Amino acid sequence: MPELPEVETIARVLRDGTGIYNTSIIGCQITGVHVLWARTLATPKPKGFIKQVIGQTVQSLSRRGKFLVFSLTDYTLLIHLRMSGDLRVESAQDENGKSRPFEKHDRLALEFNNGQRLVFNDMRKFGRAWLVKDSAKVLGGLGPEPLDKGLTHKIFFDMLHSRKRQLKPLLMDQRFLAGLGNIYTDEALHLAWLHPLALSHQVTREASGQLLDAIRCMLKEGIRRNGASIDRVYRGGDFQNHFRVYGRAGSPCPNCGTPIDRLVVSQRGTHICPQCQQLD
DNA sequence: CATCAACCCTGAGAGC
DNA sequence: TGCTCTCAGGGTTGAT
Repeated sequence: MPELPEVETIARVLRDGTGIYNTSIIGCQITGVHVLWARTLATPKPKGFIKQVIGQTVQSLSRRGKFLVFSLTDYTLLIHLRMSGDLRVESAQDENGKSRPFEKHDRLALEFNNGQRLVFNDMRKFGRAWLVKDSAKVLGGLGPEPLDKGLTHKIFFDMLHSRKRQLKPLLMDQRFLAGLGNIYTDEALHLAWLHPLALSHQVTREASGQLLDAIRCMLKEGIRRNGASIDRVYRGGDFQNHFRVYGRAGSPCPNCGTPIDRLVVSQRGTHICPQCQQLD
């Protein structure tokens, strides 16, 4: 469920030490590891992961698509939160100086030399972590960043026309564009007045530009509101209270008041205004 | 290349 | 109360 704005929010909080944790992890050296659920590690296996990651210092933290990218001294640590994953920073010890017990669904923890630890909590166990020398092995197939200024209206139009696919599954395909998930795709398509089943190669130049603008508008608003807090994962954001269509079946469209419809598109719950988003 | 379904998981909510 | 069933969803994989 975390999409680009939620992942961006987490990256900023962990990097800048603002928000709910008030501590940056940049410059911290990893002194210990707890692998609480082995399959969280996509690569390498727990033994190798622990051996390689201990002693590494966090040099920087960024985001690529929905991946968190931790640049370490000699490796790159990549984390994908998938559906229900979340990261938190806390003191490794409680008030009595004893090791702080882990919480339900904690899967992986990295302890730092300043007494803090980074904990990966993931109820549904879909999230994964990679420790690699070359991040391109994992990130290489991703499409462009939607907020990258280098992605021009012309390039985006050509991207749409080089495929013949329904808009919604295409926009959610991370090889096409990196960062959109179910929520922001529904929101952007509604803002652009486009139907999720419209075909990519039939989108006009004007509508293509409106779609790219709408995607950027929704992502920026999500980031400005610190992301959405849904699926029982609270990250401090409030974008969930400002959805146009997502999760609002039966409620009035913010444009025209027509009740929002819910349909299923490529196995995903999909929300549209049947008046504003017509299939022609 | 595009489409579709199954799979991985857990917990909430519905129905009985 | 407590059981069973259904659903949600990102990404991967394999079949068509």
